[in-house]
Amino acid sequence: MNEKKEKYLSTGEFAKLCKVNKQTLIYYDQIGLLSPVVKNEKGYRYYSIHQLELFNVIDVLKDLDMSLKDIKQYTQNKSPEGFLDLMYKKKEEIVKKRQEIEMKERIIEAKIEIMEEALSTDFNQIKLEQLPEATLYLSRNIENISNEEFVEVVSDFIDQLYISNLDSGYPIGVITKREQILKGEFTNYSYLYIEQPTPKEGYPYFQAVKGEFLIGYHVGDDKTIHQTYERLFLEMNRLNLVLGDYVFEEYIYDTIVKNYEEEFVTKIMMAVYHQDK
Amino acid sequence: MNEKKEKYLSTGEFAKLCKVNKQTLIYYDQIGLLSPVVKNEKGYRYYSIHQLELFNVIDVLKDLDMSLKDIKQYTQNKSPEGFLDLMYKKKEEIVKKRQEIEMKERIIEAKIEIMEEALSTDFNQIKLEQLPEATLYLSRNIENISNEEFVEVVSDFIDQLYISNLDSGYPIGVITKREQILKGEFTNYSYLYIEQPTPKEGYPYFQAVKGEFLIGYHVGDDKTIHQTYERLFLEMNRLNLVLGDYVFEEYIYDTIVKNYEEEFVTKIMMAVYHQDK
DNA sequence: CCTTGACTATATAGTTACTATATACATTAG
DNA sequence: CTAATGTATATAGTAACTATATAGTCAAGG
Repeated sequence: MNEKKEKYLSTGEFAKLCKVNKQTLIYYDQIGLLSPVVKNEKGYRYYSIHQLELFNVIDVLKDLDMSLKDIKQYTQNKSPEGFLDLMYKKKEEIVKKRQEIEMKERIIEAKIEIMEEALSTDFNQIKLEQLPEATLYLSRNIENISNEEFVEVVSDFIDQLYISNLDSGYPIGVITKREQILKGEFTNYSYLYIEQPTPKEGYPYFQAVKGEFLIGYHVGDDKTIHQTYERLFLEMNRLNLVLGDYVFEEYIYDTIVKNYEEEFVTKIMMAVYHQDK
Repeated sequence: MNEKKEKYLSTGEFAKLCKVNKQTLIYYDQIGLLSPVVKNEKGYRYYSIHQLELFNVIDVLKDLDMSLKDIKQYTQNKSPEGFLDLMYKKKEEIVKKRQEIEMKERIIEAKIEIMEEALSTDFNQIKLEQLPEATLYLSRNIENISNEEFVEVVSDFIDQLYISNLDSGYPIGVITKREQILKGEFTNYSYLYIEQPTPKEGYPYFQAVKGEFLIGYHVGDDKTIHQTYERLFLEMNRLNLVLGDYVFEEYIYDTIVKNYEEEFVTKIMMAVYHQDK
C-alpha cells in the first residue's frame, strides 16, 4: 500500500516537467518564489506534482510581463479571491497580447506578399493597369509643411494606426496631387496613407480609389525621382493618356532590405485616363 | 519648396514613435544595430521615418526570440531574398507563438471558471448530480506504482499534453476504481486525467463518462480524506445509492491559491446508481 | 543679451532573470 | 568498489535594457 508515502520529484525531474533549466528552479527557491515542499538533511530538493500547476501559473504571469518580485508578492499572500482578481486582470492583458501577436503575424504576411511581388517584377517596365478599389487610411494634409509640423503629423498618424489597430503591415505610402506633379514638385506630398485590406466600420479619413493606373518603378534616391517621372510622362504621351488627380508612391525596397539609398525602389502609381474619352 | 530638405526626427521624437526609451535607441546605435541616417557635428542623432519600418521589423524579430546580435547579423547583410527567407521562417514561429498565447488564454479562462464555481460553493454540502458526458485524456495506469514509475508516468502524461496541445487549463484529476475505494485505499489511484472540453479527433486514451454522481468536498490534506469519504458513504446509504465503477478527484484549492495543505480543497465525484434499479 | 528650461550627448553603474562554471558531496548501476 | 550520474553551493557572466550623473546645445522670454 502506498497511501502514506507521497510522491516526490527531484530538482532535475521537476525541471524537465517544467521545461526549464535546473538552475532556474534553484534560483526560484533562492528568491523564495517557488520552494520545494521537502528539503532533506543533505539539502536535496523534492517537489510535489501539485507544484507543477503553480509553476505553470508563474510561467503564464511571467509571460504577461509580471516581474518575479510581483509574482512572489502574490504567492506569499495567496487567496482564491486574490487569484480570481489577478486572473481577471491578466485575462484582459493576454487578449491584448494575442491581438499584438496577430498584428505582427499580419505584418509578416504583408512583408512576404510585397517581397514576393517585388522579386518577380521587372523594375524597368512601365505597365498600364486597372487597379481595384482600395481603402486607404490617410494622414492630415502635409503640403508645404515645415519639419516640426511634419513630425507632428507623422506622430499622430502612427499613433492612430496603433491605437485603432489599423496597421496592416503594408508600407506607408505617399499621395501627391496632380497640381504638384505638373509643377515638377514630385516630393511635395499631400498625404501619407496605409492600405486597409479589411477596412473597419466607423472610421473616418478613409478614401476609396479605383481606376486605371500607369505603374513604374524608380530605383535610387528620392532626389533623382524626376528621371523616372520623365520616363512615365513619355509613356503617357505614347499611350495617349492624361494624368489623373493623384499619384501614389510606395517603397518596395527600402532600409529594411537594402543598405544603400541608390538601391531603394519606389513604386509609382499614377492615376490616368484616356485622352479620347 | 521643400523638395531638397529631407525630414528628420530627433532621438526623442523617434523614440516616441517607436514607443521605446530614448536610451534604447542610443544603445541600438552603440551596438550598431540601428544608427540614425544623420549625425551632426554636435553628435545629435537624426532619424528618417523610413527607419521606423526597420525598427518595427527589428521589434518583431526581437519578439520572436531573435537576439539583437543575430538581428544585427541580418541587418548588416541585407537582401530582399534574405529578408523573404527570414520572413518565411518567422511566419512559422509566430504561428506557434500565437498558439501558445491562445493556450495560455484558455488556461486563464479555465482558472476563472474553476475559481468562480469554487467561491459560490458550500464545501460542507453533499450533492447528487447528473453529470454530462465528458471526454477525458488519461494517463497510463498508476495502481500500486513505485515512485520512480510514477515520475515517469507523470512526465509522459505532461509531455503528451504539451506535444499534442491537449492542455485545456483544467486541473489534473485522479481516478480511483471502486475496488480500491471499497478496500479503503483512497489514494491508490488508477489514472491521472484532464478534461477535454473540445476533444480532438484521432487521439486514443479518451474515455467518456456520464451519469449520476455524488459530489462532496474534502477540506485539508489528502491524508485525512477518509473522513470525507465516510461522510459520503453515510449520504450514499441515506439516499439508497450504490457505488459505481469510478471515483474522480480534482483539486479545487491547491498550492496556487492556498499556502497551507490544511486549507486545500479536493472535489470528490463518486459514480453512483440507485439500489432499487 | 542673458538666462532658463527643455532638450541633447557621453560615460558608467545598476537591474532582471537567468545561465554557466567551478568545486564538492551523494547516490546508483555495473 | 569504482565510475557515472546526480545533487548542492558559490560565484561570475550575460542580454537587453534602464537609471544616474555630468555636461553641452538651443530656442524663447524678459
